[in-house]
Parts: sequence; structure tokens; C-alpha cells
Amino acid sequence: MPELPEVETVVRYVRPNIVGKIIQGVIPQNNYDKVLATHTPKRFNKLVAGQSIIDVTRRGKYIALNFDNGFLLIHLRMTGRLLLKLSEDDKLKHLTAIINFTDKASLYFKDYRKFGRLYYYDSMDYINNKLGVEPLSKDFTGDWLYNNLHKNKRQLKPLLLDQGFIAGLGNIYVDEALWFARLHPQQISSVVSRKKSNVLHAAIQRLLQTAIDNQGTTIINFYFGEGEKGNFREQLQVFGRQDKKCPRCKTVIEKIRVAQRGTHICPHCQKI
DNA sequence: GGGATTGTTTAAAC
DNA sequence: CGTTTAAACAATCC
Repeated sequence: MPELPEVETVVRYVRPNIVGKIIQGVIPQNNYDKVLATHTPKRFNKLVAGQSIIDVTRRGKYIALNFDNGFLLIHLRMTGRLLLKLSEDDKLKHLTAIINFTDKASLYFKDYRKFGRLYYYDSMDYINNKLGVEPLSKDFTGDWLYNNLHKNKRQLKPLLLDQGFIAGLGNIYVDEALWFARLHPQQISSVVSRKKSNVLHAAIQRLLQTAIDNQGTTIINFYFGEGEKGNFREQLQVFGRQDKKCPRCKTVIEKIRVAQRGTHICPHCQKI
């Protein structure tokens, strides 16, 4: 379940291995042309073939291969993985695309649920207009969060999950951040106090940065490189810890549903 | 077999 | 209009 820290971990893993390479072609696998979200395979290849990778960056949960002219974006969705080589036991039927380079190297897109997609855009404008603030950028300030929580009248959890509000948060880090700020996920955003908003702001930034430092969180299926796991799981306070005790007050953590998503809360610390 | 799981988009309902 | 809910997408696990 790659969220911002996991995507950043993948970017840092592939960047030194593919910067400078020239794309020869992008080949959908297993008849899954749908993996190319923006163009037909023929058109997609016309746009990316011959392009040199200047840099690999991240915007929200998107990975961006930067060309001199244009961008190839990759979204891992839930189970997507980027591999620099295939191991013996990699199941070929789970491959959805291969990006071939002119030096015979390849970047393999493996995705057993097939939700992950590749996109080509001339500029990042389309994606930038769709996505909200980068939570680790200087634009994401305490003032920004407080003001924008109060511009909306929505439940906190679906608001924080909305990529058009803040780009990159997912189920894990939202549950963790709300617990740190002692905020109930169904609290309406416009009534959050300045004090709690500030705690939430600090928690979001600290969680994301610490998770990146620990190469992300592996719950079930986040791996990068050659099967390496993220180490942040050990630092989770509520996510996946239903029926266990709240680290703060020892109340039993509950798993509830908010906006159709499994949601972990301490019923004592987090009240509406 | 039924239900939950995950992120995002889109459509419909409120 | 703003917000909420549900379905769709795919495959697997319990």
C-alpha cells in the first residue's frame, strides 16, 4: 500500500539506476494495454521512445520520469512494484509493463492487482492542478493547514485522504496522524482548534519524514528493490493494532469504518 | 462462498 | 454547490 514515504523510497531506489538511460520502448505485458492510461501502446511509444531520463521525481503518490520534453508518470496504486531485474520466482503473469532502455537494461512494472498505471504528459500541469499541497514542502505550513481545515466542512479522514487537498497521505499515515493529534476521524474539519491543527500539522510532517528515513511501511505488500521491506511498521501506534492497547492510555484500540475505509482509533483519546 | 482489502475516478444521491 | 455514498477496477486472503 504505497503512500508518500513508500513512493519516495521507490524513487530513491530507481533514480540512480535509470537516470541517463534512454527509453527504447514501453511494452504492455499479458495483453494488459490498459496499463497505459493516457494513450494507445503505439501512440505512447511514439511519445517516449528516444527520450532521455533527466531525473526521477515524486509528486504525491506519482513517480515521474523527467524527460527534456515531457514526463512518464507511474502510479503504483495498491500493489505496483518497480523492479530492475526479475528474480527466478517472479511470476511473469503479474507483469503489466516493461520499460526497455537502449542499453538493454529494463524497468519492470509488476502489479498483481493490475490497478497501477503509466501516464504520459507533456507537462506536469495536469497533475499539479489535480493534486493538493506537498506535505513536506514549505507551502504546507501550520497556517495553511488551519486555514484550509476551516475552509472545508468535511470529516477529517476523507478530507486528509483527498489527494486534491494534501497529496500523498493514505490510510496508514492519516490514522497515525489523527491519533497523535487526538482527533476523531469523523470530526468536522472546520471545528478543529488551532492547537490541535498545529499538532496534526507537526505529526503529518514528522510521520512522513520518519517513515521515509525508515524506507516506508511494509504491512502486506510493499517491497522495493529486491524484496526489501520498509521498517516503519514497528513505529505504528494505531494502524493495524486493533484489539491491542493504545500506547498512550492503554484503552483497547478499535477498528471502525469511516468513509468506507478501515479506520483505527483509540476511543478514549479520539473523541468528537 | 462472502466479505474485506487497497487508491483513485466517476457517477449518483443527499 | 458542497458533501457523502457507492460502484468500479483486480486479485487475493481469511
